[in-house]
Amino acid sequence: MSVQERKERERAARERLIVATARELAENQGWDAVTTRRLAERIEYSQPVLYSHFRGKREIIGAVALEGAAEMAVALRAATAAADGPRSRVTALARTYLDFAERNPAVYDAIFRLDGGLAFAVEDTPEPLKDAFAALLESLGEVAGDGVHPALFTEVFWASLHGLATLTRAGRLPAAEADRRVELLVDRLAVV
Amino acid sequence: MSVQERKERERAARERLIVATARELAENQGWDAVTTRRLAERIEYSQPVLYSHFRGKREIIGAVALEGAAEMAVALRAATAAADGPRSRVTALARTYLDFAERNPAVYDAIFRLDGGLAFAVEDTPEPLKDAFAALLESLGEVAGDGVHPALFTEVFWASLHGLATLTRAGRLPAAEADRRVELLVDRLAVV
DNA sequence: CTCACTTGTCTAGCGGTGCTAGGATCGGGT
DNA sequence: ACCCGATCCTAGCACCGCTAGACAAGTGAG
Repeated sequence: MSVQERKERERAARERLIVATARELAENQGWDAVTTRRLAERIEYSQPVLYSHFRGKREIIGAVALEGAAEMAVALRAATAAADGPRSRVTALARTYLDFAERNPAVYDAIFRLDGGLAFAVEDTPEPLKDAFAALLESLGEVAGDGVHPALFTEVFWASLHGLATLTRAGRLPAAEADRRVELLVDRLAVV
Repeated sequence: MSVQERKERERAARERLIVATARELAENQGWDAVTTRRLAERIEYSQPVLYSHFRGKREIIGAVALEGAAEMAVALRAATAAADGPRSRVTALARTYLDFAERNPAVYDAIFRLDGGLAFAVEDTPEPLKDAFAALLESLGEVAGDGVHPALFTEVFWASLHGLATLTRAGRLPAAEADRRVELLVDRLAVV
């Protein structure tokens, strides 16, 4: 059965190549530039090959989203682990979140803005997404304040960060005062 | 010159028809369904007519955005004018904002999510957009707290509302606890 | 009242999109 | 050595935003 195993390995490698190429293309030229034709050309296969791995473009976005969510969770945990005390953990968390969104705009969009066909906030939400939320919850839960449900607080804080991230990048907010906005947000929302 | 005036009137009416039709179509079937072909068919003219009014689809989105921003400003001012005291004004503002986003998702997207070719947060930002921000500023400025620039506070509060609005509608946040999130946000951010 | 001309509109088409049917080709098992 | 199934590609569908160029209708001059 070694032949079949080799084929499966090669197939898995090609699938990773598709996701990585889609991500790179999206990051360099935006998701609009990620067309099935261009993607197929980059991986040096024909279009229909993409459809033997994914149902369609939306699922490719979803795959990039899952990969990105896992990375984001790692980044958030690394940042908070390096900080002392609840307050500085929250600040580090917020900065890291916004930094991730700014450095990986296409991946961020795949996770939080585009339709990747993923389920959110329900039973069968994919693990990486649940875990990214868990990473937020770990640090934010400890500054929710008395009588406030940690998950609810996390949702509000997360939504605020998301708003800052998207409005800033869309040019709706001037980039200049970004740091002062984060400071204000943490000051007011977190109970330390 | 009465003939020319009549033509200009008719032309202006047709332009309003285009914008209204685009908005209706977007609200009913989403912006993806707003194609130049479908739009042209609805207004009972051929495609090129659209391009004699707007440079392209993006400008049509922009026109819907401006119309929507003006309506939003009216709604926000009406809600805050009917409330007594800074605290209840802010609550009314937040609820009205989120309500507007939920009831007019396509218009909200045109204003804050899609690219309508509009300039934001700069000198030549169109008046309706500046005015919508001004409407936010009027009520939020009075709860910014000492030493905090009202505009900066408004930006942060607005971003939070935007995050709640978009994440909720994208299914990233469960719709169930929406009111409690608003309550928490106002409680923490506003200084009364 | 006729005629040239401007103005407005439409038909047809370009290059692109996501996606798929059906034929060719290649490699493994017998 | 051959058959057969898995794998891949060519070609094409219907749609997209946008535009060139033909055509008709209404205008003002003679």
